Amino acid sequence: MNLFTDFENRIRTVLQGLEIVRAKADVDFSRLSVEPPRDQSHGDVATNAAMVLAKPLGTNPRALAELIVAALRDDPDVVEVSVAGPGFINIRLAVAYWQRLLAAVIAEGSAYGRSAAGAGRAVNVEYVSANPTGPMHVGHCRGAVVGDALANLLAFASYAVTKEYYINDAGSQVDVLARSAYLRYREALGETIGDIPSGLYPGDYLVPVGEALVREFGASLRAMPEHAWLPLVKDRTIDAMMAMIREDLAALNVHHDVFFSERSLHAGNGAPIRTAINDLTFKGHVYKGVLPPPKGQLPEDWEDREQTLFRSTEVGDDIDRPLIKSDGSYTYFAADVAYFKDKFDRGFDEMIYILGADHGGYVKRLEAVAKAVSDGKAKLTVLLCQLVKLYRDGEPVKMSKRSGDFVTLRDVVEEVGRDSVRFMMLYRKSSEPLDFDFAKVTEQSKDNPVFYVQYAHARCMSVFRQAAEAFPGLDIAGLDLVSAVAGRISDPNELQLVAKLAEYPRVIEGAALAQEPHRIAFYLYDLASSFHAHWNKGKEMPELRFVNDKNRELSIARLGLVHAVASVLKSGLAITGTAAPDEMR
RNA sequence: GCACCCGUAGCUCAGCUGGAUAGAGUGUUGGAUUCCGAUUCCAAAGGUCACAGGUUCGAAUCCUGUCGGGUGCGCCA
Repeated sequence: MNLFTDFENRIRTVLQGLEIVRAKADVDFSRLSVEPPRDQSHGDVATNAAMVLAKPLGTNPRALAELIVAALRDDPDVVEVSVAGPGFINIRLAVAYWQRLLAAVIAEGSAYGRSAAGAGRAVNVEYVSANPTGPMHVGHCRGAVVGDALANLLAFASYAVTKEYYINDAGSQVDVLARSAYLRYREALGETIGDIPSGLYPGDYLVPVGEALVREFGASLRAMPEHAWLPLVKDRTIDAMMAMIREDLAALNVHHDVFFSERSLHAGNGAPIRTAINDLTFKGHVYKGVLPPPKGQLPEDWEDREQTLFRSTEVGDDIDRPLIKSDGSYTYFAADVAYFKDKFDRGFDEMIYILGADHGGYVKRLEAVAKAVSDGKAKLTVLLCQLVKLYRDGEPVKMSKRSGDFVTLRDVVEEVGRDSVRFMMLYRKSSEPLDFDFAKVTEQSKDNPVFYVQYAHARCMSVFRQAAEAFPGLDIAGLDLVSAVAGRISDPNELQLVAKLAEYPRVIEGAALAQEPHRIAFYLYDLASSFHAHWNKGKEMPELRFVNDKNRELSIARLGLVHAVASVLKSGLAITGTAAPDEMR
């Protein structure tokens, strides 16, 4: 049950009953909206109907509003309705309506808040896609969490979501990786390798890979030339790196459905890439030519070279992009074209890419690919996540990749916990830079939003424990909370909490359509805040406390309210991918 | 030089794709408090939404320009 869509329907019905509307053939209701009023003193729901429709109906907002108001007065769920400001219609709802809504929240359980907005459309969310050359570091963290939470959110809004990881396992950097592992292999055979030469990966996470190579091949690789051992070592090393990355992701509670290998696009002499380029060529998007040098300062070693180019400027890009290098091999971008085509051929209506802010320059060419490959049929959106700055007690944490002195994702998760990392990564719009302070995130106080929200859930559970003590023999699990609520939840303070619960479906839908999972985190904080506030009122007004051992019926009804709050908290926390603990002692 | 992201209270940030008198938290100030599990509660002060134009019933939100901060800019992946 969604309060706002419910009333939108009622208002549409009212409008369609008006003579002034009937007189017109078809009236556009698309801009009509029903929303919570900015100020609670205005009412419970507000609509802009009169302002939006006055002009098309050839009347003025106030006059139209009066017609709508007159009709709404007949609605038994409406106790007060008025026109305000330039033509807003403010509605105050009957207590019985709130009670029905609360009962619906309880009855719908974990399905409450679900939206049909996605209508089963197939969406591919690609995120993380870190290079398989080492463990994941904190930089990957934000994209991982944002992508994962967005996938959860879209699934809750009825999209058919596939969570995907693109493995960059082709190209020269994985060759470098293989050579680095080969060095560790020689080390494992007992050779002294000394310092790792610059240009190779120095991390000791490759040591066990070297040892495993010895177990599998003995000394046999030593006798081979590089072109013979390289593919063997590369395969094993990439597999080992991906196993490590999957473990890192699992520690963050991130699980992909599909791991797509870039190498598979190069298989069969690059058949998939060739097909994709042929496809574009057929559509007239490809030509051979020379790119102009970049404006500004000219690179020292600039040379004009003829390449096979994608005419992306015709589909919105700033400059045409090379597909085939001057030496005849495919560019990374060519593989990306083939990858997009693969996704499109798999039937996705929409592809979402979660990228770091440093890939901002890549957005336009990806959008160009989408337009050209799908003839504008598939939607592609890129979400750029800004950087995360790490702090320890207010001091920035210095990281240098050169010395291998960077904080891994695993380090962070182990130090502050998966829930805290996830929630904090979502407690900021992804287009804003984020400060992540170890001290704050581990703090158990109201200053820490993770704790604040989880604590609200734990507190709800605590109410049930108290009820069990206050009423020995009460069958908590077997309570009929849906019917207990009717007629008993009526205090304005309680209804305010119900009103907050009523916003949940609207928040879900808005966040899903805007692809902004952070809104869920903020809503949860807001809901937790309302709950804590209500709890605190019980200090001065004991009659508001949930458990009242003098009034069993009322207590049970209030358990219904508490249950509903807990249920929504749990639902929202599940979208963020964090736990809803029963206690936090 | 060009493109993209950002600029909102002293600080950290929301602002529901154009709605009403722009909101939280923190900090400041002034009160309350033998408390159902958090060093708690209430209240006040605090704003030219970077700046200047434009679009309309209405703009923090959309368009143009300027200023300031960040990121990226052939055959690397």
